[in-house]
Amino acid sequence: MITNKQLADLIFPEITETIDDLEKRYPERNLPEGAEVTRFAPSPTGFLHTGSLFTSLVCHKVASQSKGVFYVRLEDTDTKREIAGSGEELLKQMHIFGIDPDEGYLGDHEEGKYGPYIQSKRADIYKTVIKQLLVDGKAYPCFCTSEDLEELRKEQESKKLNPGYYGEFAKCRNLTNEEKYERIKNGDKFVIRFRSSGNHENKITVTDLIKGTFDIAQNDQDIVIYKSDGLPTYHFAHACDDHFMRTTTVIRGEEWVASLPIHVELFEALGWKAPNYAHLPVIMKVDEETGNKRKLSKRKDKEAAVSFFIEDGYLPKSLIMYLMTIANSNFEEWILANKFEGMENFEFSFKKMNNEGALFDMGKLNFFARELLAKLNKDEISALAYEYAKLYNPELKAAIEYNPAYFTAIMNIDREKANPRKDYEKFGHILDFIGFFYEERYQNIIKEPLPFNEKFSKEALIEALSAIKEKLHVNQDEQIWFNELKEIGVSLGYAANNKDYKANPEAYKGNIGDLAEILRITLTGRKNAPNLCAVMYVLGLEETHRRIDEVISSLK
RNA sequence: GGUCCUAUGGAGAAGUGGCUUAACUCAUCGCCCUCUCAAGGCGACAUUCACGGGUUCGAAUCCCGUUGGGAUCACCA
Repeated sequence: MITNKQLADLIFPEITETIDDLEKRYPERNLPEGAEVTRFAPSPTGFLHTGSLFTSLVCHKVASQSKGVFYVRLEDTDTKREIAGSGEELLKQMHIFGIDPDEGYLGDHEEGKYGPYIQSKRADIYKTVIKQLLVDGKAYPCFCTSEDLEELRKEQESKKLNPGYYGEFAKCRNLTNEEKYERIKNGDKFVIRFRSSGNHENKITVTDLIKGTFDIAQNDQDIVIYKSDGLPTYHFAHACDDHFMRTTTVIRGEEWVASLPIHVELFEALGWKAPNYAHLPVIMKVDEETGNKRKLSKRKDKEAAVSFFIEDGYLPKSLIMYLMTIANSNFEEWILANKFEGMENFEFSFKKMNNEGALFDMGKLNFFARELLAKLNKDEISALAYEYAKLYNPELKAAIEYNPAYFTAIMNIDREKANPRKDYEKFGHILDFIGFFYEERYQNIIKEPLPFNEKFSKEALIEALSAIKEKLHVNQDEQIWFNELKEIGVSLGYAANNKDYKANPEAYKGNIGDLAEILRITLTGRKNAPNLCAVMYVLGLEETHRRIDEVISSLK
């Protein structure tokens, strides 16, 4: 007669520690009342997803505002999907967004007393727990092949039964210990399943910090907890790790709600207190083909990868602020009232989180991005633009390096004042706005027909530009500069202001606005450009004259 | 299909039975200001809360049903 113990020893001969030993090695944390221990547990299967950044943001916030601990655990038990180096990349990207763990897997090393924080290094911990489950008869080896399972599924489908490995369908449940022992000795491949005592007809009541309290069917599936490759499945690793790492609140994506009954049963069977749960809504997007909402997809949506925002030159904080508006409905009013500052003082609450997934709103992100960029002074924005350019934008890098002071002067147009301009939302598009300041871009611009108002003849344009070249000076004082322009306009027959012009349009060639537009188009190639007086000041008189000459000769 | 969640304007949302002829923010549009573009100021934008019933003196708010949307049903996490 083979006992459970003998079977367990056969499967895990190398495991000599007990669960009690683990409890001692990972004692309850000594933290102040109310401190939350949260964790972000990504799989190293690719770069950071915007939804993951959202999750990690909430984890970080909940821990930090309660003076608790936020740690990262690498869930690398799916060896097939693993991408080398992506774990480290994940942490680097989190860091860019200001989300740094207090403990755990930190990319290049681990920190903390509750490690290892990489699941593949925790195999012995899982085995220790599973060995006990085996001894207790709460788990058993299963020899079914994927073909067996496939057949079972088909059978259940044809009978319109719930699919899965449970109850009478759990064939290996009833194998005798002798049979199991023999087959394992034989070297037969096996997994270990949890022996569920649940009944699908019965409901359990669960509480989620966001969704509230609701009923859900008990788990009755004998889920796999130990794969044939020797690593645990997510469900089991979650129970073990969050118990021994002493997590107080598990914050994860909504896709886990459905497996909550499994986790509840696992914690119960192990005799452990389950953590609190908060299941975050998924960030969505309307699918262009179907017109339906769907989860942001890394393959289809550029905004699903956090790297997109970095490479496009968004200020990381703007994405974080946007994500916070999704996280808490009262955040937006709060941050507006605080003039976009001190966001770490905002008090996050699960109650203020909507439990339906929001559509990712690029327009709103851009709003935050513009506001944040407008708040920077000329040196800050120039330095940040340069940092960005060095990494992702060679053309911008060349432009800045060509003359850093010139670039800063450009950045300073309409900036350090009460109501600064808000044209820029990201560094990636900055040259689209100010490229005309640079010779190469300017030459490309004036190759195209310039958008002069058709009511002016070539002769009128040349007359106006010649007069401006002759009489208009560069001046930092906008009032003086504009008065000069007005005088020139009046002497040429333009109305000095819009009211005069509107009252009697026949009496004038145009109004002063028209004259300004002629100059603006000449210098920038566009009808809309930053403050003209400032543009001229930054360009300098010599360059202004050169551009006027160039346009005049092209008109001829 | 089973199970769970969910439904307020273009988007995010406030709202927890009378204070709502539904806050606030983004977007959009209009006007003012103005050398342009912005910024700023002012204003418009859901007679109605998916639909249908019910409870109530009274419902966006409570109940039931219908419909729509989302999540999930692996030796993936």
